[in-house]
Amino acid sequence: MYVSRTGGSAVTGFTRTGGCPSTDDGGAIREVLDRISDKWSLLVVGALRGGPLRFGELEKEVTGISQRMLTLTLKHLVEDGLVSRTAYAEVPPRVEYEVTELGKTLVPLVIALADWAITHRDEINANRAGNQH
Amino acid sequence: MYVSRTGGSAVTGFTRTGGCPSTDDGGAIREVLDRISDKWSLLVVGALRGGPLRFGELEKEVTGISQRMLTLTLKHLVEDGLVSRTAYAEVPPRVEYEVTELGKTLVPLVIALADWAITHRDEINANRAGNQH
DNA sequence: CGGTATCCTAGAGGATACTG
DNA sequence: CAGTATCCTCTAGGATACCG
Repeated sequence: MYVSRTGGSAVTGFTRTGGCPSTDDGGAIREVLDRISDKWSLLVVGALRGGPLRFGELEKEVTGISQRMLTLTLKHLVEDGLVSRTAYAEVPPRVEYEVTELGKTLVPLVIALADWAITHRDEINANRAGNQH
Repeated sequence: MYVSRTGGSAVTGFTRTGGCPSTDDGGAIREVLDRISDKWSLLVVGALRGGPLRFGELEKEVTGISQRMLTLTLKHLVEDGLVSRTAYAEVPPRVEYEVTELGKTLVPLVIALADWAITHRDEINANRAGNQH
């Protein structure tokens, strides 16, 4: 899956462009966005893009996340079926997290967003600095 | 701009894939994400993808948003340079909001996200319903 | 019409301590 | 190591009322 360049989107969920109802009100976007646009979910999914990671590895990868938030975020992602959890019966315990097939469909978007953030970060910061009165 | 399909991203900001430091710590993503991943920003940008809209039109387009939140969200988007504000000296007053050139670079991603949300909404909801104990 | 100005509350999320 | 369990703070965001 890749992003259409500006013009060719089939369904957007937004209620415009010729009044096309698109089978769906914009509620779907809000619904999914509410799950994904928290402080950490996208970062965690992004961290898992290269393959499975252990809890501790994720903690280092996702800089600044607290143990509690990592636990909660992972729990939600697992519930939503975006990430799978595999616990190995060893001592010390080992638990690996990995994006599911569904999760993999989101990864390119996360990467695109990350690229966008890095590319335009300076410009945004400059605007911020300039526009504040 | 379009999203690379799974493999070809130049910079991601995530600190992996051969330990490539990517000129930048992951802080950029968090920084930009913190601005954009609030409850309404992406919805507002998405609503503006088809051209300029007035305040009142946005209020209808972005279902569920309060007047206060629309005001604040627009103010932030304008500050960041993603959206421009044009006030016409008429009575009754007319104010139009429009995505800037910078904002336009974000629009495809918002559309992609919206498409993803709509496409996978049911699957996510099914997982949610199934995984809760 | 397009906003401000206040007030108020739920819950996101941090810090710390403890556990199988 | 990979989590729970508590406690506590802070602020995003809703409701309501008013204004140029």
